[in-house]
Amino acid sequence: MPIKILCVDDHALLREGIAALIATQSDMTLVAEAASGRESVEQFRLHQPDVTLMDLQMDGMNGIEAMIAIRGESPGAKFIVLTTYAGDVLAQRALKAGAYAYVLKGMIRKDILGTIRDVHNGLKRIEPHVAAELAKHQADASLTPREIEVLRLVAAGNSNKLIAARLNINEETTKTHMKNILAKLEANDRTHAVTLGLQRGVIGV
Amino acid sequence: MPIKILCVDDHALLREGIAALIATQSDMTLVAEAASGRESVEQFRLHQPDVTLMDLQMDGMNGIEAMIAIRGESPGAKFIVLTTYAGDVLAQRALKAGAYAYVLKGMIRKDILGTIRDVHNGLKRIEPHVAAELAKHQADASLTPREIEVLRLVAAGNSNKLIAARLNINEETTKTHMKNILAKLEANDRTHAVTLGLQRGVIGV
DNA sequence: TTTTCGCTCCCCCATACGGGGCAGGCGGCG
DNA sequence: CGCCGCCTGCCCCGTATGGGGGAGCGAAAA
Repeated sequence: MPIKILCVDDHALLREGIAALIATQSDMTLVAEAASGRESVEQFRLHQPDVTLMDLQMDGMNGIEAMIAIRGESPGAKFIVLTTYAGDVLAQRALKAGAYAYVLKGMIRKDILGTIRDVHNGLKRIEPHVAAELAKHQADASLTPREIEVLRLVAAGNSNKLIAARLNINEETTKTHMKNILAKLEANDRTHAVTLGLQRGVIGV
Repeated sequence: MPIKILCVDDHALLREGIAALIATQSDMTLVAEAASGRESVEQFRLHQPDVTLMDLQMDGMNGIEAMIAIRGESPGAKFIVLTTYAGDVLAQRALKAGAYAYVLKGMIRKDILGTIRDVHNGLKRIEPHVAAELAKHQADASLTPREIEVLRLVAAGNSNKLIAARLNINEETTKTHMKNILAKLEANDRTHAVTLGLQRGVIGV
């Protein structure tokens, strides 16, 4: 029985690439596609695929939320996360959300097909690339929820005073959060903190 | 004689999608692929394709630079820009660099095939989506080369003083550039300027 | 040629920022 | 129970930031 695969990505072209690739393999079959997190939940329910290829960057419900939703219904679901960047925090969150593998879109065909088979057999596969990134920034990634909230407001161009007002806290408290953020990310200033946060997936674009 | 096509994208999977798509069409043939701007210049020289599908976001030489380099050698080259976002500034620069069309990766197969044929016939095709974005931010996008350079250094977490040192100019000059940047982008502060610059494709990630 | 534009530099000055240190309250966890 | 992490608040203080002007100079466009 061939491996039933669901492919989730908002790029139609990329889905066609996957489809073409899988069509050449006799031991796999693409049972459905989805262009969004929400769609993926429905399609999973309908087709119960063995392996789900899941993009992380999508509008609306993103890949991680979709994975969590699907695993809520089907705890045995196996995911391969498909993404452009090796963003550390996203990778960590994805793995935590139940991803069996984390592959970059630049990977070539045989890697991906091999990964699909491995995952179907219950193996986990992490790109050395990604693993290295994960190891590199382990300590720093631990921004607290409040700090992330502050960083997001900083990115939007708010001053400490405005952030304090928005969060109903004292400006001094905001400054304390900022100090901690700068220290944790090893950033030179608030601007640097934002770019690092973006690169590492701490905050979204 | 089929339309000779070159596909340039750093995502192998997406290239396979294009390849699969084109393989189904009798009036087109994919003569080469490239995963970087530099490669694309070589491949173009070798194969002299009729139409080149060019991604904008690539490491090293980006799509726009590659297009300029190729048109330097082959002024008649026809490009279809292939991208994820409808980032205004990038779109403008791409069109200026000689793009005949600007299509989003989420587009479906028949649109892309139709666009390839149109471009091959010398027509230009701009997504309404993209055209709208272009019209929206026309005035603001005009950061000068120097200002872009400054903004990039700001994004990296440099202070005005350090930027001045790096660019061998006076700190006061850097401050003048900053003032102009903030005014043009209508940003609250340097951090906001960076996020806006990223969103609009003025500076890269 | 005149004008415009980009790059350069300078002044003043109010305020925001960031580093340092300190501390109370609160919830979870060993 | 006691410790620790998170959120909260506060002080001092040096420096960076950004807003407001003005101005020269060379190149490119009108």
